[in-house]
Amino acid sequence: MSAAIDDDLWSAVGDPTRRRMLDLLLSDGGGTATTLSERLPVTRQAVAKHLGVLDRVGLVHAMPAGRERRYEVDEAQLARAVAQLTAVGTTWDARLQRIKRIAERIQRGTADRETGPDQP
Amino acid sequence: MSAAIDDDLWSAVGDPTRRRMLDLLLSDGGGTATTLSERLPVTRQAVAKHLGVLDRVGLVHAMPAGRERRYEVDEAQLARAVAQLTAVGTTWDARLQRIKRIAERIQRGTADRETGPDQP
DNA sequence: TTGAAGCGCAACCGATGGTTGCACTTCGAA
DNA sequence: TTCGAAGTGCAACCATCGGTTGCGCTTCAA
Repeated sequence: MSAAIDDDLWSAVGDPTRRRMLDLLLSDGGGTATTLSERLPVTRQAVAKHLGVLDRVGLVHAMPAGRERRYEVDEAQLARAVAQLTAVGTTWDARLQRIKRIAERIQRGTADRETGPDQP
Repeated sequence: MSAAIDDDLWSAVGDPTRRRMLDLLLSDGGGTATTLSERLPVTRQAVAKHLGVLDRVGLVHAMPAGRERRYEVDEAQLARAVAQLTAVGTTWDARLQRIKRIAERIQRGTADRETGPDQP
């Protein structure tokens, strides 16, 4: 029961281009599909699709202004995504350390059955 | 310069099915395509493809034994992936906190130009 | 008023996650 | 020894997705 993950949020952040877009939006304090595409190796349409994905999961919000359509990062939602990343990381970390401990104990000679690695 | 990410490793871990597979392999201490597919909502062939991806990036290793083909997690490589997850998380966390500080400073009245959020 | 800047929609292409179907090894029990 | 079942791999097929090009629409400014 460790991976109760919001797959939509994760996969939105899973794409490398979308991660770079979030980086740019954070450091520039917002941007449009056109300005982002100028700083990325993809076309404006590709950026627009990604912005649609990020908007759909709530990681960014669109603010229409005249003929422009400016996007800004939703800080709360991004914080949620960050929390999920670190949660999965710490879960795996804990399991890896537990495995390490068991391996050490076995190698030290105390090799009584430690074959049930599901009940800490 | 914050996101120097090994995209292969990340995207291997980005797929939700592959994350669940890693979870199962960790808690069970290894498994085959067949045993994994019994505990996942996908077919054995889909699992086999995912295992191929995970093997290609070094997150798991195959150990043929008779007619079985057992897979085990490479702990060192998974630790690398975990490190990348938390690295991206902490980067975004730092930026979000910086934005928060700036917003607070502006709202407190010290509204001299804080519009260049790229040089800490 | 006219041209360009910005955007959205649609069609198309390659990679990928998923499926079904089939042939091949390998083990164990008649 | 043989034969069936378990386990695997390969191939074809489909839907989705990231990406592209092309076109038409609005909006601003010279």
